[in-house]
Amino acid sequence: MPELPEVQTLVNDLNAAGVVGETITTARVFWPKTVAEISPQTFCRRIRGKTINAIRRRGKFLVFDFLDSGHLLIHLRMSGRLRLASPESKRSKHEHIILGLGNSRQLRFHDTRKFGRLFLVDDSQHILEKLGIEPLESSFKAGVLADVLAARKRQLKPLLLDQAVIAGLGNIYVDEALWEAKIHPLRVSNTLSNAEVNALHRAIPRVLLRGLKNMGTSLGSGKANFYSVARRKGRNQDQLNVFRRTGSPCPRCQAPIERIIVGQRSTHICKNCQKL
DNA sequence: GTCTATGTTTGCGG
DNA sequence: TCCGCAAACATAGA
Repeated sequence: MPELPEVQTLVNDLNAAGVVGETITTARVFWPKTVAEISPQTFCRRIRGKTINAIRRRGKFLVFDFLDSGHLLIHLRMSGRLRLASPESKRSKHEHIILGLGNSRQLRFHDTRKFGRLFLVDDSQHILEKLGIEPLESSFKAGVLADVLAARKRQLKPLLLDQAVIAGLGNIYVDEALWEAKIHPLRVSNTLSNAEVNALHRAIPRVLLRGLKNMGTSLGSGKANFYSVARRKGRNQDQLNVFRRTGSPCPRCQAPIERIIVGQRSTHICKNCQKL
């Protein structure tokens, strides 16, 4: 389920596929709740005729900017996927929204668990302004991270998962970054030393860029798995050091990886490398 | 068949 | 402010 590297992979693939410049000629909604804030009828009426001027990412949102005005924001939540398909191919039962791009291809939103949402808005600020720092931008400085950690007194892992603080991290990459930085997920945010903050500041972009380079993490064989637009899997699952590797030896010290629960989320650590 | 876990987010109560 | 819990759903795996 998509985090920053998976969403960025989709954005890159949509751009490479020449979706920018296309005009949305048709829109059909098969599961009404997938459309956020407005009715499916309004969504279809308003999106028809829009030309896509740019496709980008903010946090875990895909952002489509339209030429004249407005934006389409897509949040994939747990199991959302996007794919490009020909109009002839049969709709699968989990494809909830189909946007026609001319008459040669379609952009389809597929979502087994139906938590994903599409927002069609004139002004995207009311959604995007809630998001915190972008961890791959140059504004993500060690001092900025130090400030946000010091400003709160929270368990480190739930804080890193909080999209209002840092945008784009999810369960996989937080576990990986904490292992990389040798910091325990239950540490309280305002008690990290400068050296620890610096280690975390280096680890976060490192694990995200590795995920991006590998075109995302696709775990297992389930229907909710991550696929990019041409139904291609990522290969970052082969590079994970701790996530879902309970019982395997820590790549650094060989102690067995343990699974604990932190903030109701499954969490993977090396007890030896990440001391409380 | 039954039970549990799941990569996300939001809203509620304490 | 912060934390825990439940809910929005469907599926896989034990």
